[in-house]
Amino acid sequence: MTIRVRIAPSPTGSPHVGTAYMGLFNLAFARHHNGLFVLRVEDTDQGRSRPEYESGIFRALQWMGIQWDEGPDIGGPFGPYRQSERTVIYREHIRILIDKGKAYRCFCTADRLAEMRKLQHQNKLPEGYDGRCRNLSEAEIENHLQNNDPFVIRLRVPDEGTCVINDRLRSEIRYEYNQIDDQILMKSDGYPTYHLANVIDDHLMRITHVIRGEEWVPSTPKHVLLYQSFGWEIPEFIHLPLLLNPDGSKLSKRKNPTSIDYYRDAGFLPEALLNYLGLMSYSRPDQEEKFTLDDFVSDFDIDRVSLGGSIFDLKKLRWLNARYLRENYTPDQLWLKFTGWRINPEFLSRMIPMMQNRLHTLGDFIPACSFLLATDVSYDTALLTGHDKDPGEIAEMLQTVIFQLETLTDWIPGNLQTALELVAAFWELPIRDVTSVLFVAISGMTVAPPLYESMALLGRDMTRRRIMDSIDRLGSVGRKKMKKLEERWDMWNSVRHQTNGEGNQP
RNA sequence: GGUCCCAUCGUCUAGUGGCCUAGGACGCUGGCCUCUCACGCCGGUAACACGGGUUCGACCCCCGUUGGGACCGCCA
Repeated sequence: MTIRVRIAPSPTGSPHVGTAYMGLFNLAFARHHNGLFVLRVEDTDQGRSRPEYESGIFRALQWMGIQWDEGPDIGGPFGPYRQSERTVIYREHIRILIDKGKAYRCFCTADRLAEMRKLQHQNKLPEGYDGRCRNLSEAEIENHLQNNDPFVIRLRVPDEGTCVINDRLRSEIRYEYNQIDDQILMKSDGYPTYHLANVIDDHLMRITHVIRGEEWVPSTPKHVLLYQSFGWEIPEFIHLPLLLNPDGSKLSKRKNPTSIDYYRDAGFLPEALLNYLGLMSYSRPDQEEKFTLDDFVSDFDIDRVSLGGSIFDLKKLRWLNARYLRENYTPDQLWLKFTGWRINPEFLSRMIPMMQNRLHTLGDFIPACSFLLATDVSYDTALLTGHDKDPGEIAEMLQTVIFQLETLTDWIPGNLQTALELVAAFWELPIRDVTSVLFVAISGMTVAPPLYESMALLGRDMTRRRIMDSIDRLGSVGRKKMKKLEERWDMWNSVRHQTNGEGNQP
């Protein structure tokens, strides 16, 4: 039987290094065993999925040299490979589950569920669905259906018994069914949840090995139950350890740059990044630390992965990248790398209009806008606060800039301006007080080319990183303060939306 | 809080009962090379979380403790 593996990214944001990490290990496993590697897009979250995120993920993975054998863009024998195009399949299958009594309709409202959770939390009871709609009579169901009451479909998890998961790297993992929630399989919008779609697709796409992050272990019993309910063969599960922040928590963009685009824009080479990922929780038999994808594949052995999570260490990545830079390229070849990056007519010509009026000589150009071509920017932290401002307050202000920037779909100067105006309004400050800080955070200088254009050109992930860096310089925003700030921010925004009506988002 | 996973230098890791007075790499650091810097070379720093077993013998096996993490959404 051909080995078939897959990665299943969700197009809800910037391309994540974790996706590339899983991609690398899946790809290596497939290639090493002469198998096939599938890319499937899990876009069942109608609210958050966007086509531009999907193409961004494709581009980023390809940039890194992670190439799939079947996927939405190239097709394959088991398509479509985009879950939003498979809704009919899910509906057919959920029907089977309901007929078998393995799943049931639940008419509980989101409000009731929230209330229920709150109570459970207060009374320190285990949280989970209380099963109110588990045993509705035919008549009751009929009645709800007649009324067009919205409903979801839940998995009927047995009241007793043990689920044994065979994980290749961890031997047997056991879960008692009585502590597993009746998972929602189909949302009220008719779309499947991850759990349902994932199991159906993995089966239909003939996936033999599910290689995914450790974060999925707790939901695996639900998946096992689904396979059993359908009467399907269960694939082999291989849960890989997670990529971690320096503090040991799961890698997150709040604490570390996680976007592949950041690493590209910061000037890392794709092969170095890929190589570095291959060092995470893994070591080659010969202990060699620098290797090509082909090397990696040729002696790849999934049983060599170690189980502790790995902290993503920028310092070591930089060292590896430096080795590639000096060992793998002649000066001429390196020049090609520069032009493929940002030192090319296309990028530079976009810098010229914003500089023209500010030049006394041609030689003023590069020094004035070198921050657009720099990995990092260095400056005196005091420039962020001026003479009299409180570092904590400035940090919070910058944090709200990040909140607002997050909501932008199009990274263009006009939207950036609106975003900063909004932040200024929130703090009841003149826009100037916001932009003056941003100038420093972004360029490292108090005198710089136009801010919005600069941010647009720098790019979303580089901009984010620079702002995060400036917050860190100011001493960061503590957990409690962060939570409070978020609440205040959300509150202010919801009020704003009520007064302005919907659709005024920049 | 409940369930589950994990545990070797600050970080990435080697190690599958004797080869370990624990090896390599990043970082940090002393020196050499040198017009500066970088590269390169030589050296240093620093770890088996703890307590019980099992065994002639435990970093390696078992149990417990501690610590860390993940998950507990009509997100994936």
